[in-house]
Amino acid sequence: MNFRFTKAEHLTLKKEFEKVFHEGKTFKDAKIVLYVTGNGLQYCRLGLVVSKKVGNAVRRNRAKRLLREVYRLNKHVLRPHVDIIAIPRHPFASDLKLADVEHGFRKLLLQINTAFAHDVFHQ
RNA sequence: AAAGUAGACAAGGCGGUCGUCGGUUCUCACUAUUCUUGAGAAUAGUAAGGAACGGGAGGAAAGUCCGAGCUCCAUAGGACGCGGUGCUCCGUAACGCGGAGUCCCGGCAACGGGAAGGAAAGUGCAACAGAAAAUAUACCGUCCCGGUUAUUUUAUGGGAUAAGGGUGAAAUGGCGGGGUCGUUUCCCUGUUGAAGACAUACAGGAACAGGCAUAGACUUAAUGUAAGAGCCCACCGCUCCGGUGGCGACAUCGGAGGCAUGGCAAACCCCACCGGGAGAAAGGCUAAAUAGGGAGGGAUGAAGUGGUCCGCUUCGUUAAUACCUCUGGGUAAGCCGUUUGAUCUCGCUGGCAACAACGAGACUAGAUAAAUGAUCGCCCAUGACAGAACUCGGCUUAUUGUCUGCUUAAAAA
RNA sequence: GGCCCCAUCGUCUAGCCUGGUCUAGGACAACAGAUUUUCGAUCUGUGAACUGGGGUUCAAAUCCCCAUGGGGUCA
Repeated sequence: MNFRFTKAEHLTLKKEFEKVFHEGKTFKDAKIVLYVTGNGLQYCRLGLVVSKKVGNAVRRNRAKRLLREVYRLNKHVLRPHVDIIAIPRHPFASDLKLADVEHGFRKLLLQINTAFAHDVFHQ
């Protein structure tokens, strides 16, 4: 199983971010919000947006690292090829462990699978 | 021991697994060139990928408060304006920083703090209270005189006086001593000084009323009136002069002056020194994109230039389908800048020190939607504040722990 | 990342440049009372603030320094 997370799997351009925000569907739980849209590529991509309300630079870095790690370890669950933007919600405690985030994130990924089942059929 | 004070150091460690960003080497793929009959080999380059090796946040990376490098605009030039700094000497590329000192303030002390030039160039300000707030002032008080009255006192008129009073943040140097060892009356004797009148001090004798000092400002002489309290002495401050020590800030000693020059300059200001502007989203190159759209301009021109003027540079020269500027729209991707530098470590020399010179060695993050993470085990015992974004030197702020030096008056034990 | 600005009652603001009875003024809102059968409107009254620390000064909301919080801007 591939646990790598290469450069190509990052969302980078401003255009791509705007497209996901505009056209994407949202999936939420208490800690995270995901914007998701199909991308027409052979793989999935992840972008991160962290508000200043989350905390200082150290806390924001910590939040990004946790989300990146969670995605890396669980992206094999995803079957459709989509672009995802993950946004940690405001009270995102800095002492969260990976396992605390992972459970909710997995659930959201399964929701995405059902929502985009049509696309998978086409691929 | 406790309290205080100054400084130094560290910033969890080791191992396993999965991952991330640069670097070096190898590999794979492709392209070009050369060799070769061909297969193939060698060299060079490159998008994405793989493997190995080695590296990957801080003492504050923070705030952006100062100072510089670097880039563009003149090689950053002149005048005015504006802003900053402000004890002395030294250090530094530079600084508003640092070191060593001076003076003042705080503290028992160790030690800490100080934007610490000029108020006898000018302008301005000081609420309330107070007689008066800056050319000092006469409210109370004190003294003298006039006048009234038989006389005295009070009241009243004139003059003198800053020793005393109350107000205030501040009242025109400060604080003491003597003259005068509580006051008054009166006389005698002796000594002392003196030309004398007489005065003072001391000693002895006589009388009086008041008081127990947190008191007391007047005294002396006199017919008239006049004199002194700044009269004498000492100390501190101040001003001036001179000597000595120190590169200097300043210190110290001596003399003269009776005190002139109150405070605020983080009020304007004056003096001295410093400062051109913009900032890596600087700036350069390549690619991509669009309608050459609208408005304006012309040698007394436009722009660069963001304080103003001069100067400088670039463009442009007789007339518009060109050029320049502004505005609107469009593109918004990549590379360089970008990590070797006033660098770091060690040694030695000079210097009280900050620091500098010399020698040897080291290469120590370089991302760009943005890299250090996750998880497991063990140990110390539970790890605070906190994340590089062109680069340095400082300052300031946040904050955990360990160690070392120094100080401790009074009170208590 | 750079550059710049702001902070006064619950809200919007005046005062700051030129320091003093500032015990900080005004409007809206709040509360209480009056009026009204009641509400509203009106009238009267009350409470409520200088972002924090340090400095200069006799005296600081005001002048200076440091911090905290908030906001704007750029290619």
